Amino acid sequence: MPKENDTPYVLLGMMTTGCNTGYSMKQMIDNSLSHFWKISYGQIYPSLKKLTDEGLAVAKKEPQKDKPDKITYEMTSVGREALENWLTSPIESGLPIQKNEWLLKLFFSRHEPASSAIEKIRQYEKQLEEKLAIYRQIEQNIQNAEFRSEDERFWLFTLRHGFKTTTAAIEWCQEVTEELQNGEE
Amino acid sequence: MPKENDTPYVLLGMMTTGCNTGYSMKQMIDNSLSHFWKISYGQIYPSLKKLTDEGLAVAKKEPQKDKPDKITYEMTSVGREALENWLTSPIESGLPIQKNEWLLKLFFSRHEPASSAIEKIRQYEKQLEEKLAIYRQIEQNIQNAEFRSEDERFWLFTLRHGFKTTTAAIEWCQEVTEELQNGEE
DNA sequence: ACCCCCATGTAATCGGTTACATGATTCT
DNA sequence: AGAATCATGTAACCGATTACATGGGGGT
Repeated sequence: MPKENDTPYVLLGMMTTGCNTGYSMKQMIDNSLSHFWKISYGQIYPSLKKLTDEGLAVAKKEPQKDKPDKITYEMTSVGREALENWLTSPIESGLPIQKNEWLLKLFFSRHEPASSAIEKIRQYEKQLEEKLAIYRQIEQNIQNAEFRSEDERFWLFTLRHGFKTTTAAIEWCQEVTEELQNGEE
Repeated sequence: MPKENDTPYVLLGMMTTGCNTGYSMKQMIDNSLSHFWKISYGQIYPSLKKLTDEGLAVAKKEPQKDKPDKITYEMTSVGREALENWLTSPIESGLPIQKNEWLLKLFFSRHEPASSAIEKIRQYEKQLEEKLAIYRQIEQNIQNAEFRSEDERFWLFTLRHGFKTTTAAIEWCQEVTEELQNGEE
């Protein structure tokens, strides 16, 4: 069976959080879901159109005086049903195999100088640290929000997943760096 | 700039490990690199052909009496140079954003019953445990191999990355499950 | 002037999966 | 007779990225 496409459901989900334009959905995904999801305008706009055509959402043109016109989307009852259906349906596809270019290169590291491998892991670690900093920022944003969202609890859960796995990866970097350096001299 | 395609380099790398047919490359990737890479025949065979056309590898037809004919590939000196070049070149693309359908659904879990969310996390945990079991199997395979490979050290490094991050994710499952159950009654 | 933010959209292309086709050998 | 493993390949399709196009408003 062909794998399901999650994109329309993400967009429906976004509508429940107050994001109602393609632009703001992209923003929020980049900001608050970036630790486990990403999307591009090339998917968003055609997908929103399709959702409208199929009656899962309704579009409304809203002229703004100081900013360009925008199109707001709202979920219909049919859309809500589809979202809930998707949420409670089982995930058949197993675990996501996260392609990791850093590990890929390390796998073949016998064919490069040790210093090069060590430097690569240092860079990897640096990127992981930056990721952690972003997570802390997201956490602040959620907790300092004026309006307590009912979603908040779940958002913080997913964030913690990011914290834990990223921290574990950083620990790995430190261990491996040390072992590589011991083997170098 | 368009993102680089790693597939040909993976295949060149495979050739250095003794895998010299498309079939065996796929097998090894599924077995020993599955924690950070995957590939399909639809990529492998056209890619091997292209590598041959460009002079990075040479193909040789080898008839076998008891098994179907196979085509073995060997890296040329040009290929080796390309591989080493790729290995030492910087990774510009930052960190891989691993799409995670489980976290995606949890993010919107306000719209489903708590029991459904708990069940989903239990399933996620189960899959992570299975993954750990596979890693242990891979570890055994590497350590029990008759011929000590010079690659071994690096292979075990990448495996440890899998262990650490997967274990962290399992811990997260346990924490979150508990908190969801407390909030349920 | 220039750049950034807002805002929507499309076309070309790419990387990758899935399904299909073929066919020999070995094991049950 | 049928299933499993070995072995190679192609065509259709899809999800997604990238680059491009447009255009108003605000800040330096």
